[in-house]
Amino acid sequence: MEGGKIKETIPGITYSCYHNVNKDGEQFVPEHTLSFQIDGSLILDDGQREYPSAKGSFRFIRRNQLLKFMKYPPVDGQFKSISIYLDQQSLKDFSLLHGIQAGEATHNPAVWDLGKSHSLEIYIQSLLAYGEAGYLGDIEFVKVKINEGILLLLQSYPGLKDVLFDFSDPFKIDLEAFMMQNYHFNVNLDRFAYLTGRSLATFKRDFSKIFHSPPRKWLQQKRLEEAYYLLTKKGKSSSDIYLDLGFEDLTHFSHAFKKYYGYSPKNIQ
DNA sequence: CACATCGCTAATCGATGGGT
DNA sequence: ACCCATCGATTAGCGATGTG
Repeated sequence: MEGGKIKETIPGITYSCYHNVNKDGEQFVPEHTLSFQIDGSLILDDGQREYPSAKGSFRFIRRNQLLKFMKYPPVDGQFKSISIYLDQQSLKDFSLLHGIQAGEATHNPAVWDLGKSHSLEIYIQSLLAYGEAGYLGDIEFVKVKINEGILLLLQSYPGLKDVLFDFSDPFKIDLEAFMMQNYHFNVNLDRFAYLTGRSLATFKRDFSKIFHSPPRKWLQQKRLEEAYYLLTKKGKSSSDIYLDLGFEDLTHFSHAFKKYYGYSPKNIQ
């Protein structure tokens, strides 16, 4: 990777399974991901809109973006999903081997709802079977299955080639718009810099120019102001919102809030 | 029980100066 | 115009403790 800032993830296939609790959080999506919902549902949120998924559906999730997710197990059951990470190296190898290249870059959605696909269903069945037999711990084996996944995806959804084989790093995008959309994500400045197509130094310089405030300070103010709004106008409680606003720790949230407003979140009139 | 507060440390930040 | 290294300052995050 040219930028070199973000660690490459190793090729992988992940099987998720949760008991009765609803689980939510947020994450940076480093690699294109093919995901199949075995049971329960998963709602993704890119900050602009929500992408719900239902049992038995396939989705393709674009790399290099920030997503919040909410996992809902079915009634009396478990949340189950399987995700295949289509890492850049595998895609590059595939591209060379088959001589396929991306067409012109277009603006693509964050999440593609792929619906049903017979061939992919067979693929998933084989993955689950191999998984149970313990084959998915073998990296060479996983690589083969990732290639198989790419092949099947392209057969069913040829349009995906423009996304899959676009190996470019993020280009210099509108910093103001990006920050307004993503300020509530709890990621470090390196990540913000990379996603807006800048080095950390340039990111900070551009940031100060636009917002007249250092990034960290602006982010915290923005989140606290949003918190204030949610607490006063929406009647939410601290514990409802602190995670959504990018705070990882409730005690720290309280502390920061009091420092900024002079009184703790609970004592709002 | 839910939330607030305190005290601490490691991680991260912001600013600066120098280099290509 | 952009990037890197450095350093002092600030912040995040955690457990312990307080409070109603």
